[in-house]
Amino acid sequence: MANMTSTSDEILGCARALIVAGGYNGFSYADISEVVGIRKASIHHHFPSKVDLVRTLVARYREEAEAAIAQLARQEPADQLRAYTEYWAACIGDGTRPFCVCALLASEIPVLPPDVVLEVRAYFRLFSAWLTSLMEQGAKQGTLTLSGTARSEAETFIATVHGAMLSARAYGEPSIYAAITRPLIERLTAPRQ
Amino acid sequence: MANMTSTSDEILGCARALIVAGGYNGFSYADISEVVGIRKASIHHHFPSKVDLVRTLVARYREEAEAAIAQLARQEPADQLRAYTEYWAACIGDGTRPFCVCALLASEIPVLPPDVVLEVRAYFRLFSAWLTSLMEQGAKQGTLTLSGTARSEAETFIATVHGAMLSARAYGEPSIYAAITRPLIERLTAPRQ
DNA sequence: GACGCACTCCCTACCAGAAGGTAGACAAAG
DNA sequence: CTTTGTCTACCTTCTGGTAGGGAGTGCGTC
Repeated sequence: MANMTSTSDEILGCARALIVAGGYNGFSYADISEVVGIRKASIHHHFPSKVDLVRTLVARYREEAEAAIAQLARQEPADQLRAYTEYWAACIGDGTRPFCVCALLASEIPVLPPDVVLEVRAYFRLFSAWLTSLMEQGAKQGTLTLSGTARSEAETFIATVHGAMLSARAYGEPSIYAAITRPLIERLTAPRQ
Repeated sequence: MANMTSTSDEILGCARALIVAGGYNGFSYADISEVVGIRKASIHHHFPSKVDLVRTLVARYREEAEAAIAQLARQEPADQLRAYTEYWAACIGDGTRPFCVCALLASEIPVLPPDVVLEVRAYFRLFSAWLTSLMEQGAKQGTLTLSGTARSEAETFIATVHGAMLSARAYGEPSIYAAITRPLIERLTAPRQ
């Protein structure tokens, strides 16, 4: 019955929420210390430097994404795309983690520690590869209608989803996210005229 | 033959570049001071607080955008869309200001001073209104082919462009921006089947 | 079972530097 | 003789990070 999450998990979870709110330079060890109820120095015990913390966080984030992708593998490509956009619709709708950690960090790449940049890049490559293969599958099956190459359609998909998150935040209106992603899916699943 | 730009303009220009690189919390008065060749305290003379500086910067940025939009008003809707995406293609391609200031700031909204948030929101509303009216015009003329409402198509357009900027930065490949925005324009300008 | 020993985790106390910002002096310009 | 723009000097708070101590835990050895 003890607390199931270890302290280091709590730190990571807290840092994740703080990054989602304001990026790499938008939080400090002191912020985490307040939320987790632990002293600053104790955080350094788990993650010697801020770079260690964020690198670990992004690496784990990517692993979770990989696991989620694997979980979806048995569904139809169109359903996988829907599952992905609906996952974020839920996150944005209820206010828990209303932004992708890696999308936010990517926007700050020029001032990010190189180690963190590497992890963020790996996340983008992962999604690019996954979506490209989905597009290829869907096109072969005839369940997805592509306008260009699978790769190009995949990149457009990622970009639109990230842009939709940004617009939802910019307007302060979560509904704008679905208003952008729904037509995106419809366009891909519409039968060819 | 004196330096045409006033010091305060230089400060604004420098701050803009720094925000584009790393967001609101990614730069300091000391950074500006180094680039402009002036002491920190002198910057405070022009902009008493960081909020003043960034609020002014974003307000001016929006005014410039408004002027640019007005300049384009006589062209065809499709050409205006092209002009907009190509402007950013050039900025991203040559490395000068490879990101929209307001797109970057929007991602940090939860930790931004409220005054700045107001300005950023105004920028997004400006573009939303402009693009919506372009979509309406184009649809009426038959020069643009919309899949949904003009508003929905406009929001998709903004989101995709911002997402394309993000992906270009994430991959470290400027070309990805054009790879995403070119099909976006083609889809809108294609004749209805 | 008692001892010593390493290990984990958290603590207090501290540090140097950077953050945003202020006070007041000085010089040039109108 | 005020206004404008810059300076030096300084302040407070926050920043990421370090040193070292102490409590608890597990483990092999006598």
